[in-house]
Amino acid sequence: MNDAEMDAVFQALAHAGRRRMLDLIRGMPGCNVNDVCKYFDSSRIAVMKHLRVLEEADLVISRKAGRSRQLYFNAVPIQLIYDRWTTEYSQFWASQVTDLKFQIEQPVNKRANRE
Amino acid sequence: MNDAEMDAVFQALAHAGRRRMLDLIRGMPGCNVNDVCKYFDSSRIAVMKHLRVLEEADLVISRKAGRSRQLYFNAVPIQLIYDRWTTEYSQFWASQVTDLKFQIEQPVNKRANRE
DNA sequence: CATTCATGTAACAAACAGGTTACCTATTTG
DNA sequence: CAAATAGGTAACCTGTTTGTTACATGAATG
Repeated sequence: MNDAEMDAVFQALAHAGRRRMLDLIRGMPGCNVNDVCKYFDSSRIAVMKHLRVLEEADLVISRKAGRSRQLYFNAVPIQLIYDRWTTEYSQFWASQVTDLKFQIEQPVNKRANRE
Repeated sequence: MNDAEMDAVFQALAHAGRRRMLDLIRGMPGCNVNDVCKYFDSSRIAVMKHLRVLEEADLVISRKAGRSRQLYFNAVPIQLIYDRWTTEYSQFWASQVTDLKFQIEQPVNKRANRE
């Protein structure tokens, strides 16, 4: 997964409404745009734009079925990010490292810094 | 972690340059702004703005040391997201579910859909 | 103490995000 | 077929992002 694709996935996830849409679509695979719209106050067009963002990030896959569009959640991009980050940043996910104390409690104190 | 905080973390990660800055800071904890700038073509101000985004997402912590600012990577937000998503979306991370075949190869076929 | 160094602020510009309304297209279905 | 239904496009508006240059501040240092 290259930078642009990763950008797209994180960007897509950087919106609570879109994350909720992912929830919904995962929970009712094959649902259509209007089904999703029922759960949101904003206009259908706004929802469609969000769905497009999710689809361009490959987090949602859709297939036309008559006049309707069936929506499916796709976990692959999230898995790819997980795989990459667990190898490249393996400490990120190791719980002892995430304890803030291990991160910052002993500052580097490069030169002077007397207080 | 609430929606807004999660938004901030994903938004911060949705930029290849910022992800690279995280790499750098994780690799040289306690480095300062100029150290980071050396690795980027854009202006120092641009880098500073990115660092601010990372800091507001709590992915970077900084402490003033004289005229310099020491930067530290903080994995806590990523861990929190991981924890939440592994419980809330546990299938996301289970490898067999991420195989696209399991997701979409047998469409729902709600009503007619003859081809 | 004057200068350099590291950082920070202000003001601006271009591009993008996220939303709207109005209108159009295609498919069911009575 | 007429009308309702599901979806899609176009144009527009507003606020945010992402970058710039110019200037200011505060700490080290010769």
